[in-house]
Amino acid sequence: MNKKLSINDIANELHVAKSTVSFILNGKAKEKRITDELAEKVLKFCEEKGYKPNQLAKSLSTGKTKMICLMVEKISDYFFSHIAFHLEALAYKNGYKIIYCSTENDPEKTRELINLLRARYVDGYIITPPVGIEAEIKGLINDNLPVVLFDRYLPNVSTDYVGLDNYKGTFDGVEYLVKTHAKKIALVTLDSVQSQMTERHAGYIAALKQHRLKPVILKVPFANDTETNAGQCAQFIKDNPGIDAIIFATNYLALSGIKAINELGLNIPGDISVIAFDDHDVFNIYNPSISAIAQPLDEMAKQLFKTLLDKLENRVRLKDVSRIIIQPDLILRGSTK
Amino acid sequence: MNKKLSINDIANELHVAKSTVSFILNGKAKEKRITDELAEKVLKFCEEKGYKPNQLAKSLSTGKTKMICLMVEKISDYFFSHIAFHLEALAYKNGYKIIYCSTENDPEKTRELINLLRARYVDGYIITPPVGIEAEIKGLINDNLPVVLFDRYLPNVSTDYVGLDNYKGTFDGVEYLVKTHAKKIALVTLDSVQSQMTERHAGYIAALKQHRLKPVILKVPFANDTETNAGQCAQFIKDNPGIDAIIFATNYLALSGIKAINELGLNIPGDISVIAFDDHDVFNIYNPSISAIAQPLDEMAKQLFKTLLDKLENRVRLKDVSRIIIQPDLILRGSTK
DNA sequence: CTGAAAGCGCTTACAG
DNA sequence: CTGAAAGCGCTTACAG
Repeated sequence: MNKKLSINDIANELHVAKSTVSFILNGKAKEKRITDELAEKVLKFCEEKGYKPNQLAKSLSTGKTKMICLMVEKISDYFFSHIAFHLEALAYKNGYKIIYCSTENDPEKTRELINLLRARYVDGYIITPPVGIEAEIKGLINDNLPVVLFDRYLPNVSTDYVGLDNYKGTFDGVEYLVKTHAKKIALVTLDSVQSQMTERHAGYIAALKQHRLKPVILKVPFANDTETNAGQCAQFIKDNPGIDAIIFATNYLALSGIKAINELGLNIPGDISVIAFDDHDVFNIYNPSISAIAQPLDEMAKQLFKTLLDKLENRVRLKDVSRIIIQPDLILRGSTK
Repeated sequence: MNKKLSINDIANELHVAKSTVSFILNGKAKEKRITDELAEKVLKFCEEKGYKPNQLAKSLSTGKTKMICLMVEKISDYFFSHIAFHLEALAYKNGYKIIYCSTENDPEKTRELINLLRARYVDGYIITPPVGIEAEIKGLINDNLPVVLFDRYLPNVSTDYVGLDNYKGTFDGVEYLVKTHAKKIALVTLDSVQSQMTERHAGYIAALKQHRLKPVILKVPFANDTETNAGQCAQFIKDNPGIDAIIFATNYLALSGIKAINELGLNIPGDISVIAFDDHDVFNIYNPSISAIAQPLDEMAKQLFKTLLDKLENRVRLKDVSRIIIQPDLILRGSTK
C-alpha cells in the first residue's frame, strides 16, 4: 500500500472536477444530473484503486462523525458488555462506530468523559447516568445532541429513555414466590437512589402488600465486594429467622447471597427459594440453576439503537421524547420450587 | 452553551495571530519564545471561555486521531470485557479514546472491520487475530500503523505480542493434579488451531509425558453452545471410565463440563478434580469453588497499553518487535483436592 | 517573538 | 451537467 488516494488525485486522473467526484461518491449523481456513464466510470475507478474517503475530512466539513458514545457504569459488567456487543452489530450495520467508556457511577468522572467526547464531536450518546449528572446531560440536549438514557433515568431530565419495567420484575417475582407458598420473602438490594433500584424496591413492596406480607429488606452499600456482601447476607439471614425466599436485586448480589446460603448449610430451594434480578449465563449452569428476572438484552439494544438512530437521521424531531419500557422475562429454574 | 469557540475567535478577540494561540495551547510557547505574559493571558482566556480545541480539525492536520482500536473476539466475553475495562482507564489517562469491535473469529468480518477503522485513521490497534487475517495485519504494519496482538499470535506475522504463558498454565495444572494423586487426567479443549489453544494442549501433553501418563482428550467445535458441550462432555466421561481429573481449556468449557459432571451424579472433587483455564468471577462463588489457571487481567492490559503507547509516542522504533509473556496464576479452590 | 499563508481532504453553495 | 472557490478548524514551515 502506498500513499493514500485523495479525492483530488481521482479528479486529476480522471480529468473531472473534484466536486463531481464527491457528488458521485455520495450518491448525488442523479440529483446533480451527472451522466450515468461518468458516474460509473468514477465509481469503477475508485473501486479498483480501493479508494476510501478520509472520514476525518468528511467529518470536519459535514460536522458529523458517525461515531456514538456508549457510556455505561462499567463495561466489564455482564449486562453492559452484552449490550455493547449487540449495539456494536447494529451500529456497524448503519455505518456508525462506538466509543465506550465507564462512568463507575461517579458524576465527576462522567462529567469529564462527556467533555472529552464533546471535543470529539460524537454524533449521539447512549448513557446509563449516575445521579448528579443532570446539568451535563441537559447541556448535551441543549446543543441538539441526541441522548438516550438506559437502565436508569433521571427524573428531571427530559430525553429518550429505554429501560426495563423493573417494578413489574420484582412484582411478578413475589407473585410467583407466593404461589409456591413462600411466607417470608426478603429483598436484598443496593443502597442506591437510582431509578432502576427504587423501582425494583417499589414492585417488591407493592406485591407484598397485596398479599399482606411484611417486607424484610437488606440494603448493602454499592461499593461492597463479593466477600463483604456474602458476610452481610449471612448475618441478615441469621437475624431474620424463617426467611423462605429471597429476591436479589442484581445478579451479583444473588451470587454472593447464594454463597452465603451455601455456607450457612441451607438448601436451595428446600429452605430458601432464590430469584435474581438480571440473568447471567452461569445461572443456567449453576447447581441448582438460578431463576431470574431477565432483561431481554438484544431487544433492549435494538430499541436503544433505533431510538438514537431515529434522532440521528432526523426521522424523529429532537424535541419528541420517547420512553420505551421493556417487559422482563421471569425465567424459572431450579432455585425456586 | 452557544456557538463553539474556534481558535480564530480567540485570536481575533485577543488581537494575536492564531498561530500564536495554537503554539501556546500546544505547550510550545517557550520553544517559540512567546512571552510568558501573553501565554498566560491566552491560557486564562481559553480557560474562562471553556474552549475545547476541535479534535477533528486537529486530527486532520496532524494525521493523529488519538484513537485506538480494540478488536477482540467478542466484547461480551468475560476476559475481553475485563481487558476492555482496564485498557479504558489507561487510554483515557493518556488522552486516547477506544473504539471496540468484535471479530467473532471470522476473518472476513475482521477484514471489513480493519478497512472501516483504517478510514477512521485510528492511531493504533490491539487485536486478537483470527487465523486468516495475516495479510491485513501485515498491511497495517507496512503502513507504519502499530499493531499489538494479544491472547493469540500469528506465527508468520512479526509484530508486538502480549500473551499468557499458556504452556506453563496447563503444565502447572497437570503437575498439581499429579501431586494430588490423579492418575487419569483429561483435557477438554476447543477444536482450534489458534496459538493459545495449541500451547495449552502442548503444555498438557508435555506434563503428562513427564509423568508417564496417557493423554485423554476431548475437542469440541468452537461454535457449540453450552448444552451441546455439556452433552459431549458427559458422553466423553462415560466413554473414558476412570477419569479422575479434567483440565478445561477455557472457563466456558469448564462451566458446561461441570454441569455435565453434576448431571452424571459425580462429585467434585471427590470423583473428579476440575481446573479451568481462565478465571471467572463466579468460580469463587460456585459450590464447590472452581480452581483456575488465571490470566492477570490488569497486568496484561498494562503491558498491552504500554507496548502500544511506546510505539505511538515513538519511544520504541516500529521495527523493534517485543513479545511479552505473562505468567499465569494457578488459583487453587474447592474443585481440586 | 509574531504574523500571513498554505495545507490536511473533504462538502457544498454558486455560477455558468 | 460541470468547475472554481470558499469553508470546516486546526498545524506548521517560513519570513521578518
